[in-house]
This record gives sequence, C-alpha cells and structure tokens, in this order.
Amino acid sequence: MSNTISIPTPNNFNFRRAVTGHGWYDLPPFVYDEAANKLSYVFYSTLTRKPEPVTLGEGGNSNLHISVSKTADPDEVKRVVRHILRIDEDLADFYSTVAGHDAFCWVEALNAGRLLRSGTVFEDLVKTLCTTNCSWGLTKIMTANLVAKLGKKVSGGGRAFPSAKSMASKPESFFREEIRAGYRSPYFLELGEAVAAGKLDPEGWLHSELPTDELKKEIKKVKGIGDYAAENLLKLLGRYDGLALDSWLRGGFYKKHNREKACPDKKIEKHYKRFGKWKGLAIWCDMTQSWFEEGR
DNA sequence: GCGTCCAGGTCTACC
DNA sequence: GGTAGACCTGGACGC
Repeated sequence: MSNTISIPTPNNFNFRRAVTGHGWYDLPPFVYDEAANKLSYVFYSTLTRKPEPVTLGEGGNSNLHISVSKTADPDEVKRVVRHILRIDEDLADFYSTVAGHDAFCWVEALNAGRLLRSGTVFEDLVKTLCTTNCSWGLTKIMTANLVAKLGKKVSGGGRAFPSAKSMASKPESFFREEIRAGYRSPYFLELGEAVAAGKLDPEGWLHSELPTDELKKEIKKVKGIGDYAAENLLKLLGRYDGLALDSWLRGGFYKKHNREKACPDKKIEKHYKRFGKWKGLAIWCDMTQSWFEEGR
C-alpha cells in the first residue's frame, strides 16, 4: 500500500463508534486494531478484477484517511468506504425522534447509530445467515472459514470475502465439512448459485422502491432467512422498521426493562413503537448503551 | 477424554 | 395463524 486518500466526514461522525457500534468489525475480512484505531478490510474490485486491501483511520480535521494500493481506483475506494461506514446516511431525523426521550439523550451526543456494514449486500446476507441459530463464536468460525477457504487472496496477505460464483462452485459437503455450516450448508450453496446465475440480486435491495414489508418478504425467500435475519439485513440496508429480535436483544430487554423476566415479543414491540420507523435503531442503541459508556 | 445437555433461528409438517 | 420437532455446532458441565 502506498497511496493515501482522504475523504471528509460529517460533523456527527465518530470513526471509532462507527466501527465498533456493531459487531461486524469482528468478522473477516474486517480486522480492527483497537489500539491504533484502524480498520482494515479487503473488497473485491469490479474495476481492477482483484481484491483490494484498504486501511482506514482518522485523519484529523473531520477527515478519514484511507491507505490503498497503487492500482486501486480512488473513486471506487471512496464509494466502498462511504458505503461501509455509512458516511452519507442522514441520522438527523433519528436523533430528533429520540431527542425527547430522557433514556436516549446520550445517543446524538455520542454519535451513536451508525451500524458498520460490508462492502456488498451479498456479503452482509451471507454473514447474517452465519449469525442464525448459533453462538457468536460459531458465527466467527463460519465467516473466517468462508474467507480463508474461498476468498480471493491479496498478494501481500489477506483475503476478500468469497464471491457468489466461488460459493456456487463448491459442493454442499464443502460447506458442511470445511465451513462447519451444518444444516445451513444447502442454504449457502443455493444462495451462491442464485446470485451467480443472476436469479437473485441482493445489491438491488439497497435502492429498492418496495415498501419495507414487501422487501422483507423478498429477503425471506432466501432459505435460512427468517424474521430476525431479514430485519437484521434491513437495518444494514438503512431500514429500521423491524426490531430484528434475537436472543441477545431479548435478554438485554428483559434485563433492562422487565426486571430480568422473560416477556412476549409484543411487549418489546410496544416499548419501542413510539420510535416509529426508527424503532430498530432505537432498540439497538438502547441495548448497546453500555458499549458507549465503556468508551467504544 | 468422553458423554450429555443446552442455546441459538429457521424450516417443515401438522392442527 | 400457531405450535412442535428437527436441524447442527461449539461450549459448558459432570464423570
């Protein structure tokens, strides 16, 4: 790497919180150096037709510094980085929605609410599938295996997330035995084949004009994607209408708002209903408040 | 070291 | 629409 690109960031943008406000930074090909506050990532360039490593860090004066290879296309790098860190996402309406609620007064002050996402919707979809019905530890194992065993290698080290084509080229047994995906194995293969054949276009969901309910139905057509997974992906697409309830969020809600007792999901829905289309982001901020208090 | 149990979200069959 | 059981893994636990 020898070129440095700078891009300006909004006033309410905090690099460390934009990276660590969501667990994705812990999944390859992301590598986060907490001490240096630098985030490395490898994306597959559609222009140079090869994996391009980037390293992001704060540059001062509201700028983000990006270290890239000499061969990388600067405009493509900027586009990918802006997408990953959601630099162009306008959270003003979210901040004004939560501003009137005492428990959320910290949210805007600490620039919370930017959820790190991958370079492509396909990558986020596969990673979301890796989060279903398993521990975070197993999610990391499956993601690491996918990158290590199927991702295109960078000459200087590191790998990109595998393409749909490379996933489609492997038998189901590969996902079962090498990725440790278990019963999800046929789902990975089916997804890779559908995207590689052009029958499914996850990237199109990013700018879909479908109402969220309709888009959720489309996303749920992917085998292995249910309510939680679809709503989680919708959050990464910038739609926060759904809570994406999983056991971790439910447990956090019981602890914080229900005297550590389990309750029906409807009660959780009712609690966040006041935040309207932002309720999915509101519950995420509410449940991760301690992360910010710990200095993330 | 081995066996057992559990958590985790979705699918399918069934009512 | 709601429910039960199966799916599969890693980790915790007891022996």
